[in-house]
Amino acid sequence: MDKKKFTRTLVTAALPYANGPIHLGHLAGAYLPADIFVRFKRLKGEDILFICGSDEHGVPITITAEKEGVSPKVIIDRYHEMNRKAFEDFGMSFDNYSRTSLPLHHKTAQEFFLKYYQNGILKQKKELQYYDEKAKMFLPDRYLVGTCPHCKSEDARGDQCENCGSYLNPTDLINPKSKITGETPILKETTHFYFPLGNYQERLEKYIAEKDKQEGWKENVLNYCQSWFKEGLQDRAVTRDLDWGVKVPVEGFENKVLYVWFEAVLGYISSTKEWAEKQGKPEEWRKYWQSEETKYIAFIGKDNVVFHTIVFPAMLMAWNDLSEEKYILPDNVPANEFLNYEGLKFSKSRGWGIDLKDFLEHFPPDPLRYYLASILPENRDTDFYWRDFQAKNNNELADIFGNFVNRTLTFTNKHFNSQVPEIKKLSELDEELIKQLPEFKNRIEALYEKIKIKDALNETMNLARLANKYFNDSQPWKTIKEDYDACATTINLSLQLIRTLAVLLSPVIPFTSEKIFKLLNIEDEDLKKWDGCDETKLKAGHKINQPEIIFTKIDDKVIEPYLKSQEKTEVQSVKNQKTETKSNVIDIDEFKKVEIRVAKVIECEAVPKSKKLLKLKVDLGFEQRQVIAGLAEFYKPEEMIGKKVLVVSNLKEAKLMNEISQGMILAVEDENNQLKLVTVDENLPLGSLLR
RNA sequence: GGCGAGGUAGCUCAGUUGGUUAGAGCAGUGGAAUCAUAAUCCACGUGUCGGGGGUUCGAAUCCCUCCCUCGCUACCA
Repeated sequence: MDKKKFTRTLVTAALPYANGPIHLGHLAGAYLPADIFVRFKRLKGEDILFICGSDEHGVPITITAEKEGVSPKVIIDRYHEMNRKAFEDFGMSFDNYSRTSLPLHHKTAQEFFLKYYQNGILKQKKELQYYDEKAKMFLPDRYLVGTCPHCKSEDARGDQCENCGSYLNPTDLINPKSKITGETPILKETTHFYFPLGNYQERLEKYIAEKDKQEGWKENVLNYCQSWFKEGLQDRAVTRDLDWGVKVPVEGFENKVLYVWFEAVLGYISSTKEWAEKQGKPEEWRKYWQSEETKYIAFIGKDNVVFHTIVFPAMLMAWNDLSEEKYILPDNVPANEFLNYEGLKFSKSRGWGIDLKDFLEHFPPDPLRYYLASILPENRDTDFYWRDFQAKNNNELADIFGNFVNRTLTFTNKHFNSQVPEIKKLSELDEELIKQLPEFKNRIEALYEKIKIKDALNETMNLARLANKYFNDSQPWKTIKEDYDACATTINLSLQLIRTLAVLLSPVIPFTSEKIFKLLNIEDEDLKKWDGCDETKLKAGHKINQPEIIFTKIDDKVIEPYLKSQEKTEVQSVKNQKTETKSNVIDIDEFKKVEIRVAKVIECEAVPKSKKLLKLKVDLGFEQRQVIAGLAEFYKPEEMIGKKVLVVSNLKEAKLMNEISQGMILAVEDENNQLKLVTVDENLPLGSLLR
């Protein structure tokens, strides 16, 4: 295996977007597993660099700024600092936490862009885009408001209607207005650069297959990639008409910036450069990005897979084709699924979930780290439950691990004058325990190496359980009266076990491990390292400190406010609605909402390029409407003309294949899945309402 | 509608190159013990492995089909 050639590791964690606070879902997706992995590697004394930073460009930030009437800088400064601090309090051990608004990052991103531009990699395409003549700027989708063609809601955005949830193109909007000036924008031609992702598809597929073979990629990640490849990679625009961002360094394009997806991933590189500068060795970053001896692991959540397995590698390939300085590509992208909150998705707009910052105001970081690590969505979506958090903290951290530490230290304090007693003889039980330590260490190590963090933690806790069993079975409270030497051995080994557990658990609960080292009066850094943590290194006679409780239990009263606040949230009511609609029974009022009328088809043609759709004009007596119906497989257009049909006349308007549909024609499906029109008595007048 | 993932114990989740009586933690029941944060240790599971069908000596695992959840996507209206 060529695995052995790696002499150092580069780890990046997805750059959090500086438009809001970090919440627990983010932690479980990318940051905590990355941090645990990195801490483990550092404990082993390996050369590893851990890079992150804030992603500070893009339209959502400018929108937030507009809303608050401040500059985007105010927004990014706020959230960059808030998240940096929250990460620090949570124990994230980044070597560098940078931000993409730094000049260094702008320079790096422009360098990449220019390399592509000057070598003819990028395509230019002209397109029409809304332009605000008063503000003298092109309007991003989100800066457009207008009437939704589907639900007639008047404040739909250019990209999506929040009222009905449908995705829109800016040109779909009826009566579009600029969000900035309120003026009606005009369509104006603009030119954008595109990155030809499709040109790299074959190499990307090969690259992923190869890395998977070497590193064993996660199945979910491979599946996401497969589905992108299957659809075929498309050109992606790399520029936007915006003010806020990295300027396009080309004459005539001064008013455009690089699209965030293009420059944000490069933030990993610029953050590494910043780190190198801080070290006083400005070229040191190359050791991590441009050396075949470096293994690169990118921790992300599943929403980021395409950028890290396809877009970013393609960009680096393109660069490497043109330069002597060649970048390494991600060797592994261990993306997690999502963490939900009490059974539902985290949702900022609905106020569902809890921010890291708020959490840490009420609880210390280690119980959260422990709990999240034990429920990481490594294979599928998982849930954060307050009850479960409380249970794991109380039953596992406090009762199993905390109590073992406490009972041992207290015993040592009481019977051995706070000194590590001497081992004079070993019982079978003692020997068995000593034998098991390296076995546990090796199993846990192997799991961490495979980034199976949940399993590693579980195995570590098994050792804590074993520790309690050993203590129980040895009965030192009895032997202290009957067999002093046996008791001394039990306590000696129990103290050794505490050190072993403190080391093994330190990637997950670093603050507590440090506290335990203090209780054990361990200052020698060698005794805090991974290697040798399975050996009995505490010397007889070593003085330890007074015992302290290392984990406090969480009382019901502390949890209750969180449980109660859920009941009131909007999301909960959405869930209730959902379950209600599941039942098929509706009451008469609901039915009365539906207006069904008799109509006559007066025109009908097939919708071009469509298999199923017919475009009809129907006469409702009082008005004529266009309806799009999925009947093309069952009726020819000419058959339809003149037929009297039933039409739902108060249905939300919808757009299908760019055609407006203002109603629904009723049809039934027969036993062969064929649709048949519902026919009506010829004598009924047009517009008659079904009762 | 299409594609992908998931549906395993009361709860949270492991487990598929097909192989004895399907696992862990938590919760629950009973017991032991009393050094310790009323902590610990031991014992205890009739689970239709989402439903149905098939392949096989043998299926949680492979195939078909249906139902439900989630994600992406689309020409439901």
